[in-house]
Amino acid sequence: MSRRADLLDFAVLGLLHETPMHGYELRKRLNTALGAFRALSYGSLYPCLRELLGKGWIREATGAVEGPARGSTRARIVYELTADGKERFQTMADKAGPASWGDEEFDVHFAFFARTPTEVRLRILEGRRSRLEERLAIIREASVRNRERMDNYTAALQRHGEESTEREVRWLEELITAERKIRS
Amino acid sequence: MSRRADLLDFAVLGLLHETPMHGYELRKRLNTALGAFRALSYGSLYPCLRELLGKGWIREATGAVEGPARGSTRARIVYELTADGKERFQTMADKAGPASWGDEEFDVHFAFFARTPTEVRLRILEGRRSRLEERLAIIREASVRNRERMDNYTAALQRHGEESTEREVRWLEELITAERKIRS
DNA sequence: TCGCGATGTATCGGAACGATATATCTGGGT
DNA sequence: ACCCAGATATATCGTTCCGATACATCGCGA
Repeated sequence: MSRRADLLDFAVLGLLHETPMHGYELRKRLNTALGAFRALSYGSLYPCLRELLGKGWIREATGAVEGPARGSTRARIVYELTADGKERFQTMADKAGPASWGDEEFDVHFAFFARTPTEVRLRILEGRRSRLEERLAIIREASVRNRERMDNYTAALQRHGEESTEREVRWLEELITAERKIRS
Repeated sequence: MSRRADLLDFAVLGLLHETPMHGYELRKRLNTALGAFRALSYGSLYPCLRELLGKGWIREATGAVEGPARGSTRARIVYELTADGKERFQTMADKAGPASWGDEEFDVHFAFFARTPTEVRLRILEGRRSRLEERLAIIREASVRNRERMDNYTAALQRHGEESTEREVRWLEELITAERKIRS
């Protein structure tokens, strides 16, 4: 199962949950709104849309929708979520496992937290946190191990990475606290 | 020209500049020391080593080197930089252009700043900064554009990305200041 | 002495993406 | 009134890239 493609599926379904959209705009949203997919290309998006169509999770919106400009010729295909698509999205949103703790996966899941149950939100936030703490341990161990043969710049890069990760962890901790408050 | 592979070439040459190493350890260093290549696989590394061998930039170190453990059977191939390899590395280190301003490219270049002339360092730092500022502009424009239809979580994710980028810019500014002082 | 996790080299098929082609619409300059 | 550059929009394909996996040895604790 192609992990990256699954994530893209999830992201597209999530965006279409808000409002119907055509490919070009989907790409723009994917490139900005979500942290992952900073450089998603059409070479991935259009095949994905076709696949989602084939599975019946999205359909071409027939009338009414109207983008900002409507000309004469056929073009501009607006997609909308089907009932099956909504169900599929929810299934994915409700699932929290190690796979949701990667850099890109976490961002996408987080972006759709508004449609995710509190318990699942908590598990994902905590899983992500421990993933980052593992990374931190590796970074620290490596920087001790190679302390001597490291020049100032390499050290600075390492330290900077370490600090960014630490800040990320603190951010997560705030979110976890807030989430616990909600639950209670 | 395969951009990613070129970057890997550069990184490998740079690491071998410090000390001879075998593939397994190279991978470990690539995964930790540099920010990029967090998940580099052997499927990329070994072909790269073969290519570098073919171009005469690295060679198999014959005697003496000895890793921590030395058994009996042939295995464990230690690579070292050739004179041509050193030259090639320096050519790459001395070059600063838009290609050096990407996320991964910047990290690798930065890691080898100790072997990079001050003028080039400055150009790379400044180029990277303006790249991040462009990204910031895009993020901000998008978050204004989609202000209404954005829930709290999506907004938080966006804001968090914005803040990280801003911090990155500030970090670069410190480095640029320091670099200017050195130059004077 | 058994076995398991770390060390180490190597390959391949399928996934992903950059580059690119095509066409229309729109706004601003002259 | 006209033009054209750039945004909007869909679509594909060859090349690059990497995850999964195979294989073998080593060091070490139970």
